[in-house]
Amino acid sequence: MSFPLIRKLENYVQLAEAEKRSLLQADMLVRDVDARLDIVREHQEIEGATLLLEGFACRYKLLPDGRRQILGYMIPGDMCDPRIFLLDRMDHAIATLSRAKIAVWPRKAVLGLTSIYPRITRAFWWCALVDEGITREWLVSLGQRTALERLSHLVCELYFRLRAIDLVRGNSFDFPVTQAELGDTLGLSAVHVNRTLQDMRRERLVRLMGRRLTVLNLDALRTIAMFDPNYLHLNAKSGHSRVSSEREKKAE
Amino acid sequence: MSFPLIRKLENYVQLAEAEKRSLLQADMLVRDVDARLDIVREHQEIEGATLLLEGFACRYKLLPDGRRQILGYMIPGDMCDPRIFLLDRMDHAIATLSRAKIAVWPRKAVLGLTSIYPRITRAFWWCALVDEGITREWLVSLGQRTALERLSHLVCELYFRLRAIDLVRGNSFDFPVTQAELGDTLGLSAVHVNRTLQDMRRERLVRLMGRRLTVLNLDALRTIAMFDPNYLHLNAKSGHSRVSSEREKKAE
DNA sequence: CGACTATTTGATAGGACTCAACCTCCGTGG
DNA sequence: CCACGGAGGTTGAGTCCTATCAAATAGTCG
Repeated sequence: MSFPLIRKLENYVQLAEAEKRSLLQADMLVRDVDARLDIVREHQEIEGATLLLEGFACRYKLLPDGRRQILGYMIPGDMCDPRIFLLDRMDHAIATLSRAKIAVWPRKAVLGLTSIYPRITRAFWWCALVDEGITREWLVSLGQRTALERLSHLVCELYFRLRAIDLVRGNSFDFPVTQAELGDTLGLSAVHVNRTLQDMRRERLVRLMGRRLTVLNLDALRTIAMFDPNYLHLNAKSGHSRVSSEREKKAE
Repeated sequence: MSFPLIRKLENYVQLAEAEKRSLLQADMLVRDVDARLDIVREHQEIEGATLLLEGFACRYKLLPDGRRQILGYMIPGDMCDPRIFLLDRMDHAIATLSRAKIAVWPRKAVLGLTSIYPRITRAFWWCALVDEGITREWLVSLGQRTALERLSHLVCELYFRLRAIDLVRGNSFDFPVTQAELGDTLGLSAVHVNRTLQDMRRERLVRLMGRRLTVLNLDALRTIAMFDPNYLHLNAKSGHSRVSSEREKKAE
């Protein structure tokens, strides 16, 4: 159930069996949600942590005139807000991008768990730090990178993040995001996303069909995007340096 | 000395006299730094908190080819990293924009203080949350707003942040940032910043001369930028709702 | 098979960039 | 005290990347 969370946390700290068990047995309310629905609304009060178990979601903000900026993607194992400890209200919203399974985790249960296991608290803070790092890197993308570079960077980021929770099969992963949503993510129009994507296919960088994305040439993508996975802080504590190796088995 | 820090923290929590005193007497190493120098470097190990006492600084990231994105401005009272508690290495750099006075605060001293005064810890976390909110709002700017909107938004943000630490005199404040730096901040070329600034002067929105910026029409700026100060989380705890009132005395 | 929703394509427009020159302000030093 | 040099600001011209608008095509789902 909360396996992706554990897989993710283990990128940051080494968890003891007891800790994993209590995460697995945590008192959560699991719920299925359709695609394109708000999970957490702006200004909403926070009564607990929301955990994404399956599917994709995104943080976003709307401008009064309807323009939307997506602030980050959430993948299984991500918490909507690891800072329930002190935040009172959301200053942005969260919506599903695909059909998803979420768990609502009452504040009390979280606080209980984290007071028993400081290592879990530590791991949660790490998650928050990584999220921040991602946001900063997106700022670099929107501020400095061209359309091609932005798309390439995003693909690299998702590839690494999804691989860290074992959601990459061969070189491909589910990618239930429309081109319009990519536009709102990268600060581009949907039309231009489409054309850039076509360039990338033509250059044999990626294949994208039926909500599934295949990375055909990771090295080229990394070069184009000037992608440095350091900001994801993967393999921080656990030692298995998945991130550093370039060459990958290419079966699909 | 650390007055701006206290003024800032008091936006978030009510501090007791003893807490203020120990902040004032904190064991810090104060140092003057010239403009345009790195305070904290990327990948650098963190041995303590660095506090900005006077002047402006910025967080930034460089791309291998030299492009630079500024990730946020730091003003007096801001901490370079309120998360010394767990972060080991920086994933971005910090440099001064003007001549500045900084205080280096040894990790041990910070940890000592925060273990005695949980309210101070809480305030530090708030600062981190606000920083994140600012970064997210910048993402919205770079992704969705036009040049004019971005500049207007930035001016509004600085106006509110500086006012919260009493650094706005009348409607004007020190603004030691070059147009090239504004470009790196807003994802625009220096030339285009220049032209947009001229438009803003022509429209009597701001005046900018000799490193000093005067806000001539805050309401118009807010409208143009679609600025909603909510993300700054000012007046969160302390009650004095400085943020909500639109109309301001206009003396200079 | 409709009725959407998403993707693709074409044509045109515009915001922002680049390059290059010129101007202005200052601090330094002769 | 004025000349020089450099940094920052301003202008002009031309270009390019990306947006817009519109319409056609392809997918998806009941």
